[in-house]
Amino acid sequence: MTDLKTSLSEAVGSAFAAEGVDKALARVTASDRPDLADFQSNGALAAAKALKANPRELAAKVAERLAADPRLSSVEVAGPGFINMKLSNAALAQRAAEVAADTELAGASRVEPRKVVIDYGGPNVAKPMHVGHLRSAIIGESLKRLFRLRGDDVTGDAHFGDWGFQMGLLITACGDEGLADAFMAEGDGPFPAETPVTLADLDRLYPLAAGKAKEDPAFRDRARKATAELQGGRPGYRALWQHFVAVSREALKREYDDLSVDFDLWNGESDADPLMDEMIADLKAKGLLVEDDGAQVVHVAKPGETRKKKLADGSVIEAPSPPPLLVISSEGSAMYGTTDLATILDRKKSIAPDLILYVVDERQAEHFEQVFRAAYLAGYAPEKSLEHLGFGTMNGADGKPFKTRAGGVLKLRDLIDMATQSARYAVDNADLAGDVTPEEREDIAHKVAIAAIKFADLSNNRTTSYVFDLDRFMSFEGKTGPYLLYQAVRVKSLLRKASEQGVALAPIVIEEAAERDLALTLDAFDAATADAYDKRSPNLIAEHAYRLAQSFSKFYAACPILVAPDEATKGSRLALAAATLHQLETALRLLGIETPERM
RNA sequence: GCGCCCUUAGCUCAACCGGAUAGAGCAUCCGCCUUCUAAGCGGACGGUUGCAGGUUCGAGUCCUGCAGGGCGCGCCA
Repeated sequence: MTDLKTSLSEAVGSAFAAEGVDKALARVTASDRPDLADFQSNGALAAAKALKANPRELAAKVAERLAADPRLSSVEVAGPGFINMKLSNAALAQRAAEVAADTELAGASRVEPRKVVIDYGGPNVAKPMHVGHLRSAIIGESLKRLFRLRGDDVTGDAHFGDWGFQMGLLITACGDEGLADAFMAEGDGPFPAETPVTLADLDRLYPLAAGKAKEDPAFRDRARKATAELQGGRPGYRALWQHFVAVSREALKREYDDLSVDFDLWNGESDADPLMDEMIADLKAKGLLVEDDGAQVVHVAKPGETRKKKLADGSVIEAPSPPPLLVISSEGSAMYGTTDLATILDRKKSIAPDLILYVVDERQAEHFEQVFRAAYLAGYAPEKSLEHLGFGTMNGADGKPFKTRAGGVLKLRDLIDMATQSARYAVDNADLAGDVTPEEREDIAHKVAIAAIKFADLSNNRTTSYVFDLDRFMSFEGKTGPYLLYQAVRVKSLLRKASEQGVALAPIVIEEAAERDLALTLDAFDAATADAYDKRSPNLIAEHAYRLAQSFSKFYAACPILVAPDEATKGSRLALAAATLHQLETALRLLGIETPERM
């Protein structure tokens, strides 16, 4: 399956080659001036620059060769040497028919399959998710779906935070409250298979313990000791920890479920732990691990890569940049970079991925730079196979990271509830048919809420921060999730009616301006998915989905379908509508958004 | 102090490898429902792309400087 842009690029490329010009320059793009053309090539400008030729003359020669192409209804040279191309209606109709027939990809295309791991989500045991977890989940899920659609073998890994100091805190707090006496005994057990704690216990205990650790050094030291004993393998602690992990994971899965986010792997930091000793020995053997100020580090800066650094005493020195990766602290414990590095080694052994994508907050960019460089130096991953896909924060109206009115962190659960409530209100006030059951109503409200949140997030550029404004996101007008659902639902309703009336699909014929525009938009899905894939930017999919919905809406207003004058026109327009729905739902699915049957 | 990122219409955001007249949505104003979901469609208004230089036939895009904002800077993750 080839989109028009690509096949025209080939045609222009041949014409370029015939004129003795590098055909790689013959890139065709959608026209900047839809009033003049459908597609354009600016290649003559670049080529003329290289050859010191006259761009208009070159463009004219190329245009002359292209004029014979039956797909093109007009080829013109404009401005300093743009080649403007307009497609024939027949060629557009043929391409639209291709997209319509593509039940699998809706007009998108595949790549050579690679093994890809996407590391996203990053939830923690016993810590309820908050809005800070939202972007990683939404963006990561979307990329996972996009990479899968394009043909890659993708593993989504939640990278569960199950191994740090917070585990020691929980164990200690549990013990103090007498909740898990059976697990406190030393020795090999056996220990109860039933969990001694509920989710409610964990929700309550963690903030309690974290607060206590700050005020009470004795408690903190006991928690540290418990952490060390857990990691050292004390059976009772391990058994209790397993219960924490299981209880938390079930709760987190439900929450991710609500967001239509799911993971193939729930590997945690603990899974990298068994590789730690081996990895450290390996780093030592390779001479990468060196002593520095009491700690063991890996130097990752190349010679000459330095930055100025001001020391505490006020003197300024040249320090390596990026700074060394701290592998073992002066106290002898592993750091989070150590875990990340061991996880790369683990993935190499178990999956051998061609690419690992980390969907993590932009603020950790330098950390990942350090880890990646260390991994390359140690040979744990092929050069350039590790990518940190940073993203900006979700901010409040004041432009600062989102907080509740009380100033606290907003729980993800509460955010979803807020949005669902707002959607419920809108659905209740909509003019829905009377036979909608309360269950369907609730399902619609939920889908609308998730669409609103996700589309708002994914329509923003991944790397920048954005302002969270629920009222704006929930609006059914404009560039929002609910608007897109509305458009999809409108087509579904139309298709139902057509089926009732026995209207049959017919070959696609392109006549009207709105039909041309819709066909061109359907064609552009391939480029949108390819660009989104190359740049790891779901907002390009969001952009396309919106453009498609708009194109359809114009078509819907301008070209009556069920009341068209003849059966051939009805069938053609119906086929365009069906193709639109399929592509729109495909695009929305790539964003992790599901459409209801009606709303 | 050093480094990275950002600054585009009143507001929220786009802009494909440097190309034509910088695009959407919201808000404001004007039209369009006896016809397939008007949660829609059409139109109008709105810009010295933070500022000053430079490279180029051509700069929102590349380079330098400045201003304003955000983030990061070894023993937390």
